[in-house]
Amino acid sequence: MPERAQSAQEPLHRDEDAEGEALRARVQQAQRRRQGARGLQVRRQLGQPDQELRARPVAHQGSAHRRRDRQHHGGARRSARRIHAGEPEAGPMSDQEENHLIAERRAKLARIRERGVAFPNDFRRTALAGELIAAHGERAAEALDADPVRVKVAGRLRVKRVMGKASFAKIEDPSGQIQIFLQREALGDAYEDFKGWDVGDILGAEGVLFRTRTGELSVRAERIVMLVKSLRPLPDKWHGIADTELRYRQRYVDLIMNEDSRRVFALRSRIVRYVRSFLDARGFLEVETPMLHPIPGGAAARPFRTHHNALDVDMYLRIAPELYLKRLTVGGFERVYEINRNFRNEGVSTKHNPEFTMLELYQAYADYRDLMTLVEDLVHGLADTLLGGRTVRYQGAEYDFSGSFARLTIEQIILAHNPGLDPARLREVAYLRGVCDALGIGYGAGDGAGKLQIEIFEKTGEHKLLQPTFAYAYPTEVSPLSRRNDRDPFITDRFEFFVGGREIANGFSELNDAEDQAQRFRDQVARKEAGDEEAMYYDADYVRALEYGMPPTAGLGVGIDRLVMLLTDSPSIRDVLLFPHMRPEA
RNA sequence: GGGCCGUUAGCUCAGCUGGUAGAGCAGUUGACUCUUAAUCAAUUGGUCGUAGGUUCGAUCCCUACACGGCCCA
Repeated sequence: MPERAQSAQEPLHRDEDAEGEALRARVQQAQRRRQGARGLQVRRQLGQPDQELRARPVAHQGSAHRRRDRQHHGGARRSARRIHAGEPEAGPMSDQEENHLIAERRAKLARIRERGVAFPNDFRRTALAGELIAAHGERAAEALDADPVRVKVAGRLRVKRVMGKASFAKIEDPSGQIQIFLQREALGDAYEDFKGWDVGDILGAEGVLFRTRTGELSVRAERIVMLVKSLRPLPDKWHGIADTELRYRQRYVDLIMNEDSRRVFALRSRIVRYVRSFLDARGFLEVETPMLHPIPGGAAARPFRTHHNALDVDMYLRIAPELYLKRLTVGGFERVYEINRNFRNEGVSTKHNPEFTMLELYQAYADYRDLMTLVEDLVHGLADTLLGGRTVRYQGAEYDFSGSFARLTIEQIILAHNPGLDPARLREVAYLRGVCDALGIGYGAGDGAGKLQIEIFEKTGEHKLLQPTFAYAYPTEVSPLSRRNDRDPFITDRFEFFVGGREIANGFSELNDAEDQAQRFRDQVARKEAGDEEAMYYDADYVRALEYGMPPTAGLGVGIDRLVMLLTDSPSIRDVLLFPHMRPEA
């Protein structure tokens, strides 16, 4: 189907592939621009016990809460004062009225109101700017004049240059910008109105395409309409919005100003869509499981707590969907996945947001090695489809995603990065404690060899796993939901996938021995009673489900935000979340 | 939790050794019928993050706090 004919009628539903082509080119351009940007080491928060996510000391949490509480009280007092003063809640805030720029625009809006409908919704555009440029941008001026193309375009005013009786403007819509040429002669009184309009207003223009003397494709306006008066001035047109805090708090301004930012979120959407189509094609069923859990499970993390009033029971926002998804495999849904939010009541950083998006999938009659292959296929497909190649540039580094990825055991990685260690003593607690002491790693009295190994791995090896790598054979001690290895009970059939020293995915053959699972829950409860706030609860119904028999199954968790960071060359998780968590404004 | 840095006009930023603040853009007024960060002339706009302290005097020095950034845990 001729894509332009279609898009002229449905301007908002454009052809995916054409968009993808352009997107890919621009992403590559952006990546080149960012070459040399500072690299970062990022730690990961995913799935099973991630030792980096140890709870901070209670004292820290307490003081943080106290600080927030004080602030809340302050805020409550302020807003109470406003209400008691009798100001309507919809009324302008005082700082707005004190700003003469906003006052000026309010006065303009008031004049528009006096003259009729101030916010009309009957202007219908017939074309998008970018499509007009694509379709007519190369045509000669004479050809355009000989065969006039009449268009109606609409968008936000981004550039305004008034030169007496003629003016140039640029409006922007989701596809790009197009120039409008306005003349007093053609527009009459409307031209005088236009001279008072502001950058940021949303307007419509109808006219004929032509080429200016400098050759720029433009619309010669025969009619212009103010559609929305913008009351707040946009940031500096040249420098844009540089304040990162403002970019996150007022994402709408960021999206108006920064094409790069729009591109990241468009690409995020395409990544998620690709993941869905990839799994759908393999016979996976997408499901939705509860976000409100009576018992938080499936990961080692501190949960958010809430309360169900009618039932008068405490509930938790989920920290992982794992145990519910595995109940479904018991029920016979042998391939299921869910892409949804998890919540963890922990710190906020460039790598952590309290709510984040995770893909979890479960595949019966498969093991962790099948999932490593699945990850390779998925990542290959994402790179090929969305980046146009298997070289991923991230913060100045290049990662090679072609072929299959390295597979190394945890012990191999430890030995590779700690050449002095004795391979024969890697499972001796006393020996490992000595290693930890030498490396400045703290440990608890109850930490076994597995826990100590992981601490050493995370301190010395993890951040060096730059090229795509599967680290596997995780100790059983730190993998309470993973299936024990048949030949070596010290380890489980579990892997994590790293790129750039960051954990992207975590997968394992599932523990489907109900009695083993019950014992591991009991161990977790013991740890919790000993003060480990991240230790898991005993989930009796989950054990009961396993007692009915869960088929041999493998499961995988993929941190979508981290995957998007990698594929969009974004240094902070806040760059890939439309509305990242922020402290309340002061 | 710790360290370092930042917070000045709507935006981007200057502001020296402490003497009550400036530029560009935006806005306003005027000129201008092919501009490209349009140009030219004039001009409005500030509780210098908040609260204390030192000082005759604080944007500047000190303390605490708030928010943000980077690094470390």
